[in-house]
Amino acid sequence: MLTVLPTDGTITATAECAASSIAEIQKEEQERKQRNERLLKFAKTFGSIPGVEVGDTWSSRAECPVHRVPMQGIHGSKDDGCYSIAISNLYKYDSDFGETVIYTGSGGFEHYDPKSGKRRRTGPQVRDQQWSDFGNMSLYVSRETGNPVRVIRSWKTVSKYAPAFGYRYDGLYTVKDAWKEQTENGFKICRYRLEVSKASRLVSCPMKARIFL
Amino acid sequence: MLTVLPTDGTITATAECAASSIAEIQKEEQERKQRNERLLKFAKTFGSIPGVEVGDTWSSRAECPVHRVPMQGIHGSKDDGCYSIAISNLYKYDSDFGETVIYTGSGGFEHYDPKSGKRRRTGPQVRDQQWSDFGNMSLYVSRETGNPVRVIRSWKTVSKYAPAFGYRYDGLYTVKDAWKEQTENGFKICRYRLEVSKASRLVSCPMKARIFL
DNA sequence: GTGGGCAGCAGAT
DNA sequence: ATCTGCCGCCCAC
Repeated sequence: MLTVLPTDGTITATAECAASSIAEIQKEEQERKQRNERLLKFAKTFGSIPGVEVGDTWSSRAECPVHRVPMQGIHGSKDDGCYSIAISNLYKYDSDFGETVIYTGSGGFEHYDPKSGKRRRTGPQVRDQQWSDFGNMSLYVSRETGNPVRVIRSWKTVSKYAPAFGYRYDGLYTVKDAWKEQTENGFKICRYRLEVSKASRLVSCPMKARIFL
Repeated sequence: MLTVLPTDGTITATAECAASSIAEIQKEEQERKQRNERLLKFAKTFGSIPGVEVGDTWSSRAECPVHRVPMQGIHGSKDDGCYSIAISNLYKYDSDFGETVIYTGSGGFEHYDPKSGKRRRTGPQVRDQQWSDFGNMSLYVSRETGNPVRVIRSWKTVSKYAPAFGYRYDGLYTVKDAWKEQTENGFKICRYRLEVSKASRLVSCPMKARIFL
């Protein structure tokens, strides 16, 4: 009674799904869309996210409202700067001192194996990293503006400040320095020194986010 | 006063972050981990997810609790069968009749361009699809077991049953048929016919999920 | 609108 | 522990 089963792929609405409820559904869908656009706008702002505290942890990147890009380490735009970064264990040039982090830019590594044509988890560096890469540029801009950068740490981080599980919001950091450096293989990488911001340290007990458990 | 700023990378907990609160944090982290494991177990069950209704829509795949894989179309295991699928617009062999769906297996398409070494959104078929692919196998097994498969439709679906926005849970379907077919390019693909299950149609108003808005 | 690059994720071995 | 494939997502042009 809910539907007339279509034989030709056509769906015929019945009494229960009359015009009024269709309008309702359209309205709901519209509201969801607007709500989403508001949330997305939040993701593209600097500083803390309302309702999220330093130390909050989620089981996957997808659930984490602090760093709203699915696979990238850097979320930012080359014009406005960097909103957030994820510290994980892809780039061996990272150094994690807790309140100070040396972070590596993106690009220049060969993720695709030309022989097999497959994507690799990690690969050799084959090009210089460039400031023109929008991720690298966004952190460079943040050094100029001084805007805070949200930092999450992955459980995969090779450092004693890594969470035991999931992805943890570790508060706001500031990009203090940005430079290029030549690695032992002769290619250049972008590097950044970030330091936890005073503002972030004054909120609740930031150490709970950084103590090795 | 919250921490002693480390010069050697060592964090020293101070009075505010004493042993008792560290134990608390460990406990919290443990609880989060257990909660997550429960949720993951939920994702690997057949049938509807508690609290999710047919027609519910989310703005991104990541937020959708019904299909808990980030990029794959099929979530399943080759032993237990398929938990859920996503209908989108990657495979041109899909046919969407609303209550009946012809779905294509995965694999066999060349997503990597050997010339540029880059990943492509879509590519030519270069191999037969195989039942041994765990995604394809899982749907094959579901045809045997008759277990329900959760279906979400993407806004990218090329069909009048696509949602106007986001990813929509369209209820439970059953795999009625599974076969291999040769495409015009000479390679074989796995195909499946899924039909909406009676059980799903009796819950709320399933039509609201399938009416073209 | 189109395309490139990517600090994920689950299942399998 | 490691590997592979993948019906995404964002930002830039």
